Formats: sequence, structure tokens, C-alpha cells
Amino acid sequence: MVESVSEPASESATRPPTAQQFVLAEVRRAITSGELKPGSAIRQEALAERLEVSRVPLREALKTLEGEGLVSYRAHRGYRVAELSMADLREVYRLREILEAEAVRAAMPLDDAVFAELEAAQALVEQAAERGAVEEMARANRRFHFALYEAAGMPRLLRIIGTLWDSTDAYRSLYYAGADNRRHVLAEHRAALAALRAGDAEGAVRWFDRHRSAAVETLAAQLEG
Amino acid sequence: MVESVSEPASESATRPPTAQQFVLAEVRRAITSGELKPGSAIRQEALAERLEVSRVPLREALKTLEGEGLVSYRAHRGYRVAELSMADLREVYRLREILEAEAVRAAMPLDDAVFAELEAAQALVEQAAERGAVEEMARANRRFHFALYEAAGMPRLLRIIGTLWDSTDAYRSLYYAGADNRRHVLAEHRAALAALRAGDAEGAVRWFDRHRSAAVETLAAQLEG
DNA sequence: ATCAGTCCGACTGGATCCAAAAAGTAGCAC
DNA sequence: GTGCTACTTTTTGGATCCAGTCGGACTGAT
Repeated sequence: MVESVSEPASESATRPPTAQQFVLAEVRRAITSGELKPGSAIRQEALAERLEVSRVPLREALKTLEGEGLVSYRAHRGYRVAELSMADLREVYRLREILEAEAVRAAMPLDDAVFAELEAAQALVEQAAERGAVEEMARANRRFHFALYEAAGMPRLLRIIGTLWDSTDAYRSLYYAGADNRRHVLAEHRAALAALRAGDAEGAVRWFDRHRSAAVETLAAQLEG
Repeated sequence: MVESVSEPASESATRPPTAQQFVLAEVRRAITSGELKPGSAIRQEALAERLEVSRVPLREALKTLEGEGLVSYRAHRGYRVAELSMADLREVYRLREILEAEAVRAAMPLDDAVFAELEAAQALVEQAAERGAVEEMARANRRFHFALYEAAGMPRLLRIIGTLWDSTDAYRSLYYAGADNRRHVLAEHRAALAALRAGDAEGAVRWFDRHRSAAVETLAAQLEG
């Protein structure tokens, strides 16, 4: 890799101030994008070399990912990319159902800034869906949901929901790959947004529940078949 | 430290197979027991020396604790023992309310082995309470609650609840220090257990809610005053 | 041919050393 | 006396090196 001396911000966005943060972001991306396959062993030396750092920051990043459940670890055997069983997938979605409902309720009533952010994010989701840009849609979708969850003002809840999302990110892109699914997402977002505008928290919660159910059932069918 | 060659199990229980696991357990204990005070900086060199390991395994243990929210971290400034604001404390208890209710419902109906474990744990809680053994009571109490939550068969949920407990462990001991509080705990446990025996999940959930409310309100009064 | 035991290679775990960043301190100008 | 700057100290971040463990391959016996 060519390292510019005077311009540190050469590659995508600014590179984090420490190697472990850089590695953390990079490995998380590789896992959630499916580039590193579930169940596969992580060879520290090889991966560290590929990222041009030593094993020390890599190991610290892996410890963080272990805490998030993205990798599993056994002493003297190293790290593996975590595998999600069907039971795990359903558990994650069940927990999201409970926790995101709480977040939505706690976020109400929403102020104008939140609505603005929700609408901006939704516009991006729509654009990406139209173009079939799966990765971009996943990003915009996350921004949409988390704009709402952040408004709850519950940092720990936000963090937990975030880790639940991370652990299923690889599957989410799979879901967005279907054009029908993308249409569903848009319709559900719009309906939830309308409920939120009407100040109807329970209505929005119900739409988000449908939103998740549709995703998990589709994925379950796809993965089992 | 004197290391026996033939008998590795010299100090309390068997020492973990890796230094980082040993350090993790030790630092977690020090934080949850209040030995390391909230807000204080963690000097890696000093702490590593005290535990007779190098900074590397200590740093990996701290990364794990960061994931659990027991310490906070800022690049180039190091780790600090996390401070719980009143808002944090209330958020933790609110999340526990939601998640533990889910665990109780999912655990029903309980089989005999779970009842046996619950009763064994409760007996220990009663004994410890009578003797005013705060630390021991905290341990037995945790065993009681988690026997129930484990029965839900939801590993991620169990883990999340565990981290929420960890983050408030230091306060829990404070609560148990009051004789009145200990009496409350016993009564609430007994009532919840009776509801569980009757197959009444919602009744048990209500008792656990009271259980937590009593604790958080008492603590709030104590900490604000 | 199968299985037990041993050995060797590969990989992880940990210690030490070095680099870089932040915090503290002293000196200087105003 | 105050505020800024340069320098020193302290502490964290990272690289390299060594030790310990695990798993598989090889050997030999039954």
C-alpha cells in the first residue's frame, strides 16, 4: 500500500488514529460483508500481514469483536468467525423486537431534527433500492433505524441493539438482494414513518415488528432450503 | 509467588490456563467489589506488575471489560474504571426489567432440575442473609436468578443480562449491606418462587419487577443523598 | 489394516523493547 | 502575574522475539 506522508486521508475516509481501531473496522467489515466466512479460522499472522500491522493490535481488535459476538475464541486455538445457527438468528430477532420496541417508545415524542434525519435516511434508502445498490441500501437502512433509536437517549440500549445488528449484517445483505424484499422494506419504512408522524408509537412498533418478521422468515426459508 | 509444580491449584480454585483469563477474572473482581474505584485511571504498568504479568495480557483483558462496559477507553489516554451515572443505573435496571421478563417467560414451564437449582441457591441466599455475609449473598443471589434465566435457553439474552449485572455489581453489594434490604430480597425471592411453582410466569415477573424497583429506588436515594 | 504412542510443525500466548502521543514543567515574553 | 512555548517525563501503542500448547503426521505393534 502506498502511504502518503502529507495526506493521511487518502483511502476511504480518514484512517483511525490507532492501528487497532483501523483493524477493528476492517475486520468487522470483512465479517459482516461475508468476505470472511462464518466458521473459518482466523490466522493471525496472515491477516495481520495483509493489513500491514503486527499481531498485537489485531488481537486487541479480535477481543472487541469477541465481545460483540462476531468471532468466537478458545484459548490456544485462536479465533474463528462466529457461525449463526437458525436458533441464533431467531433469538437475535426476538431480542431486537423487544429492545427496539422499547427504544421507539422511549424516543417519543420525536423532535423535528429526528424527523429530518429519518426522512433524509429514508430518501437514501429509496434511491439505493431503486438502483439495486445492496450495500448502500444496508447502510442507509441502518442510518434510518438508528436515527430513531438514538432519539431514545439510552446509550446502553443503543449499544446492545448495535451489536445485535452487527451479528446479522452478513444475512441482511442477502435479504436486500431480492427485489421483492426491497419493496417490502420501503413500504414498511413508509408506514412506520407515517405512524411516527401521527405520534402513534404502538403503530410504528407494529410496523417494525412486521418489518423484522418478513426479513427473518424470508431468510429462514432461504437458509433452510 | 510460590508456584507449586505438581499442584497448580494452590490459590483460590484453579488458576485459568492463560494469563489474560486470570487477569480478566482478577480485574473484574477488583472493579465489581469496588476495590478499583469508578472513574479512576488504570495504570497498565503498575497493575500488570501487581498481578505479575506483562501489559499484553492485561490489555486484552481490559478490551474484554470494555466490551462489557466495566471500563471506558480512549485512544492514547488509556482505560478508566467506568462510572455509572444515575441515568445509567436507571437505564440498566429498565433494560433488566425488559430482558429478564423475557427470560422468565421463555423459561416456562420449568423442569425439576431447575427447581432444584433454584431452591439450592435460595437456601444459600437465606443462610448468607442471616449471617450478614454480603459478598456471599451477592454470589448466591446471582446463582438464583441465573438458574432461572439459563432455563430460557437463549444464550445471547443470558449474556446481555450478565453484562448488565456486572456493570452494577459494585452497587449491589452496597444494597445488601442494609439488613432491611436483605429481608426484602428474601421475601421477594420466596414470592417469585411460589409463583413459579404455580406455573404463574406473569406473577413471577411482577415480583422480580418489585425486587428490582426496591433495589434501584433504595440505591438512588442513597447515592443522591 | 487399525490403533496407540511419539515427534514435529504450526500457531497462539506472553515478555521485552521501541516509538509515539499526551501530560506535566520550566522558561520566556508580555 | 499571566499566558504561551519548548522541553522533559510519563504513559500508552505497536513490533519483534521467545515460549508453550495443540494437532496432525509418522512409526511401530498388535
